[in-house]
Amino acid sequence: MARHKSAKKQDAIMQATLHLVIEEGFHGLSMSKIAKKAGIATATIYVYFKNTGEIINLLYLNLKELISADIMKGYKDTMTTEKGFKVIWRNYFDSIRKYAREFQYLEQFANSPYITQVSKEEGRKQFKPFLDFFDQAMAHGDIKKMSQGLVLALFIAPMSSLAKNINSGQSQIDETAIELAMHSTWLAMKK
Amino acid sequence: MARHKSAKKQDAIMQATLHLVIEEGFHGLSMSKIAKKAGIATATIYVYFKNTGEIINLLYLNLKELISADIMKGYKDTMTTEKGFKVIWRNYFDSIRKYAREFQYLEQFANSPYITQVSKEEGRKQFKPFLDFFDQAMAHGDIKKMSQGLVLALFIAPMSSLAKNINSGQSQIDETAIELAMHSTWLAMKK
Amino acid sequence: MARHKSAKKQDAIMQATLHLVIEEGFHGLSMSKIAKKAGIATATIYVYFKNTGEIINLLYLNLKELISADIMKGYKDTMTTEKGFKVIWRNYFDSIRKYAREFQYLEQFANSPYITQVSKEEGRKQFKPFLDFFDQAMAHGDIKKMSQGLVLALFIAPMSSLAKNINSGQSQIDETAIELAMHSTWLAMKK
Amino acid sequence: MARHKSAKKQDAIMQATLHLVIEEGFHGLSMSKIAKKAGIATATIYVYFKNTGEIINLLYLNLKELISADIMKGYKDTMTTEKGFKVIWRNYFDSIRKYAREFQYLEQFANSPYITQVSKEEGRKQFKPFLDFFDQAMAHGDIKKMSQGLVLALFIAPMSSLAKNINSGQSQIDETAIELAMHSTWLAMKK
DNA sequence: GATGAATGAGGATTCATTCAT
DNA sequence: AATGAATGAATCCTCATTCAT
Repeated sequence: MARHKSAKKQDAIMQATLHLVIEEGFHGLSMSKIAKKAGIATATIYVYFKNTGEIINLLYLNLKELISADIMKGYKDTMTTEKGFKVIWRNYFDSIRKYAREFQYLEQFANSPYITQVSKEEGRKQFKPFLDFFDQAMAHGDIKKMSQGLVLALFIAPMSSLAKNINSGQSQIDETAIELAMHSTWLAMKK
Repeated sequence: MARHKSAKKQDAIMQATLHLVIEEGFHGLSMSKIAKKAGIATATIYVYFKNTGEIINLLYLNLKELISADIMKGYKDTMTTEKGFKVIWRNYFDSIRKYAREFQYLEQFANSPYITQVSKEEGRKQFKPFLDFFDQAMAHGDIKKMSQGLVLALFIAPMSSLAKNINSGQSQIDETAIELAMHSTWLAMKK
Repeated sequence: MARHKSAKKQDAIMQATLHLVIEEGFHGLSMSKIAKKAGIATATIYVYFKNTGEIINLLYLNLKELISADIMKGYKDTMTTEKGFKVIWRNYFDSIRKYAREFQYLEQFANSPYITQVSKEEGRKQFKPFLDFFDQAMAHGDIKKMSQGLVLALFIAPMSSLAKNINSGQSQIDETAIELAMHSTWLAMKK
Repeated sequence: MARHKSAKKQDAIMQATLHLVIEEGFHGLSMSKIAKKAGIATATIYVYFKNTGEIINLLYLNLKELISADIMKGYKDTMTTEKGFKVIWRNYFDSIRKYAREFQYLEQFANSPYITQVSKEEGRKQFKPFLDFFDQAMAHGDIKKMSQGLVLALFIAPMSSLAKNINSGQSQIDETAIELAMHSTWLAMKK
């Protein structure tokens, strides 16, 4: 029998890709840079991936999964809607702070030519538990009836903006501001 | 006397760049494509610009200026804060809808490795009238005291998210949702 | 005891090579394609052959042997020269028609850089019975004295050209033309 | 104004290609080898040609033209058919002897994956005067009625085989053999 | 000023071959 | 024996930039 494909090596390739995209954007990405950073030969990458797009899309899905799990952590559907709302808001906010670099990657990916239809759909699927929470809250009459687009606009957009602002060092970490943002969002969305 | 550099040609180069980035993203951009689209020779670009980065950054500043002017259109400082707030919100919202492609460029640019420190600061400067409005409103006690980061998070982020959502065709144009979003923002920010 | 090299597998490799060369020419040939077609691992090929050239040359010799045998089939040296001449002409002609793909390979091989001096000589050796026929016929005074080069030019070239023309579908199968070609050749060569 | 494309350089590229194909076959051909042999940078080739195929096909057509002109040289349609036949036979034979290397290229080209439909047809077109001669001779009743495939088989194949044999040094130049071959062909084809 | 030609550097990908199991 | 993994070298081609006119 021959040597086995090492999960370690596949991981090294994706980690190298993640770091490079964060450091230099998708524009500067190249197979030879990935290989050098991963400590392997360029041709070895092709043992694990069919082409550049495959690395980038798989990395996207892995990160999306990692983060999706994080967002619903500790949430129970026995909680009141307001309690659940705040748990999820905090999780999401903390996740962006904790996975700052991974979120940077996700954002760059969305604006890259590499994104495939499959990845888009797969990525959306992993967001289902999050969207389900709002659907149920609307069904229960705890939250105003609104489209998914408006959920994104009212819930995610301001939170994400604030978290990224803090990440970039442009704002100080200010617990009052965070509470204000979270509370404003709840007021904006609750019935 | 020698021929002069023509502003017309410089403009053609930037317009070509804008269209290309919108159509194919920064990834597919190349000097030869810009030249072909602008109807000139590749080498001629170097008469007007030092390198790729210079085109991209100047285009960024031009667009930023165009849009900044739009945002404060019709606003008078004799208006009440609430009236001014709503005029600016609408202007901004309509601007993203109207200059959808230009905003796309701006977004791609912000995530590209081309952006220079100078551009960042220059771009921020053009936003001064917009930020001044909030500073004054806070000074007058009409709006809660908050950092610039929070202004971005509460005012721009949800509005921008909604506008882009409509632009991308994912949501229907829904005047109720727009009013809801604008009103929620006012509630969140007013004292 | 260790497993033995299997003649079956060696054959599968050569068959795969033959088919690939016929389908895509020497240009598209690669070890990985051969392996895939033969249903084995690339590295396994190196158990049976030293390198690409060895496969190609051995295949050449195998085909040459196959065809050489065919050409003299049914010929007896008790026949008259004219009878022998016509038997061999027909055999050869039918062989090109029957082994169209194999002849294609032989031709491509002759124009490739893979051909070795050893293969050339070995290949010529297998043609000996064919050339012996003409040597004897000249010795008996039934055929004009001529060099081997002229035998090739007058006997093989027109017949081969006609057969390949029919194979390629450019000409219809036309028994009269075949008879004409064979008869003309006999007239040209007989004393 | 900028530098002009030099016909010289385009020619150098095609000459380099011709030599390389003759020396190492199509298999060994590569852009970098062509560039080195032509004394220019690899990228410069792309100023003159779109891709490898374009070089190879243009070279084919150039050689085909060169040779086609040669074949009908000195032929007048006032000649008797037999006289014309022999003039053309000799021209063709001498041409293969004189342009030995170019014919080698033509042959390799026909068995390469580069050949395009356009080239095939264009190449055939240049052979028209040659084929016209036989059509007329048949119409006049001087030559047996036969298909183009049989013209190739009876006229070109033996002559070409003989010429190449001499070129390869396998046979001595033997005027008697040449006359014999030419005469046999005439006997085979005349009515 | 304008531009076509020229090019070194670098891109993705494939390949023949060797290595470790 | 059999084979999957690993890789250096090579392939085609594109690009930003400079040069010569």
